[in-house]
Amino acid sequence: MRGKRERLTAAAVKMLHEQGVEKTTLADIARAADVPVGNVYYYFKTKDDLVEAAIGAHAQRLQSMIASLDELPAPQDRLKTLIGGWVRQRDLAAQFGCPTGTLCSELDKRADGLDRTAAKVMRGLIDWSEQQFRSMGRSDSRDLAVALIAAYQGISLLTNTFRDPELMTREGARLERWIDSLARPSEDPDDLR
Amino acid sequence: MRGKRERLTAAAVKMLHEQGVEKTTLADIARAADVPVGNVYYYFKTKDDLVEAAIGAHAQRLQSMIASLDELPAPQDRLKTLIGGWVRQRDLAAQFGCPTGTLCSELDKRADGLDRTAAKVMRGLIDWSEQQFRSMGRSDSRDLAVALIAAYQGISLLTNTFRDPELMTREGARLERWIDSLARPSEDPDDLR
DNA sequence: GTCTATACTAAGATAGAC
DNA sequence: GTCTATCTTAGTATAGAC
Repeated sequence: MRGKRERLTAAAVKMLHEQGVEKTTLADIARAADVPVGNVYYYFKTKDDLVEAAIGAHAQRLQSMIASLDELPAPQDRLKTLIGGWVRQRDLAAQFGCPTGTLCSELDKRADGLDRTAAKVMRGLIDWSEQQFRSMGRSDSRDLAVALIAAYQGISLLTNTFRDPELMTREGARLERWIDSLARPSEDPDDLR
Repeated sequence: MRGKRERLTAAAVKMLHEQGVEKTTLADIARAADVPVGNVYYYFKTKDDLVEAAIGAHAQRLQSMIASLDELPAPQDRLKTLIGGWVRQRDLAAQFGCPTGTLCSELDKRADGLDRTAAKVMRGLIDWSEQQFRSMGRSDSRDLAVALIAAYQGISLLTNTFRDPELMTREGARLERWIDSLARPSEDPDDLR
C-alpha cells in the first residue's frame, strides 16, 4: 500500500476528472483514498495544494504517454497512435470528458494561478504535436497542431455532452484520414489543409 | 426598465457564462440584476430554476441568430457567416469560452436533468449545421456537422485556456477554407444557383 | 505522525414584516 | 408584491488529543 500522500493525489486525479474541481469535496477525495477527512491537512495545506498536486500527477501521466509515442519512428504514426489512444478511451470521455480539457475549462473561471498550471499541460500537448507536423515537413505546423488538439477537445466535449462514445470513434477515423492526407497529399476534397 | 424576472434571467445568463454555474452565487446574480438577494426566491423557487431559465434565454438568443442566418440563400454562406460570428466574438471567447460549451461541460458533472437541457441547445446547433451540409449535397452531412461544431468548441476552449483571441481568428479562416473546399453542385431542388 | 472533534464561513433557502 | 432578517447546511480548515 503506497503512502497516503500518493493515495490522496491519485484519488484527487480521479475525482477531479469525474466530478470536477468545484463539486469535489475533500471528504470525497479522502473517502476515495481511504484516509480520514481531517487528516488531509497533514499532507496538503489547502484544497488548492491538493488540486495542484493532482494536476502535476496528471501531467506526468501524459508525459510518459508522450514518451512512449516518441519510440515510434514516423511522426505521422506517432500522431495516429495518439488519436488511436483517444478513441480507445472513448467510454471514459463519454462519461467525464477529457481530463485536461475539463480542468482547463473549469479552472479558467478562477482568479488564482491554478488555471495557468492546467494551461501548461495543454500547451505541452500542442507543442509536441507541432514538432510532429514539423517533422513531416509542414511549415504551418503550429496551426495544424492547434487544429488537431482543438478537434480532440471539441469532440471530447460533444462525446461527453451526448454520452455517445461513437462520436469519438467517427471523428478519430476522420482525423486519421486527415493525417494521412497531410503525409501523402491526395485529392480528397475533405482535406483540411 | 424591464420586469425583475427578466432582469434576473438576463443577469444569470451573463454571470453563468463569466463565472460558471458552481461559482456563481444567487447574490452575484441578484447584484448584477439590481434586485435584493432574498427577493430572488419570489421569482424562482430554487437556484436550479433560475439556471434553467438562463439556459432557455440563451437558447432563444441562439435561435434568433440561426433564424437570421437562414435568410441567406446559399448554405455554404450560412455556415461561413456562422463562423464569421464566432471570430467576431473572439475576445469574449478568450475571456470566458463558448457559453454553450462551458454550460454543457459544467452541467454534465451533475446528476439532475439540467445537463440534458444544455445538451439540447448543443444538439440544435449540430442539427442546423447538418441541414446546411445536406443542402450542399453531402451525404456525410452528420459527420461534417459534428466535426464543425467540435472544431468550434475545441478552439473556444483553447482560445480561453491561452487567453489568445488570435487562435480563434486563425482557426476560423481555416474552417472557412474547409467549407469552400466542400462546396459541390447542390442536389437541393430549391437551390436555384 | 495520525486522527477526532470542532470552529468558521459562505451560500442556499425560508419566515414573516411591511 | 417587495424586502429584511435569519435559519440551515455543507464544506474548508484548525486545535489539540493520542
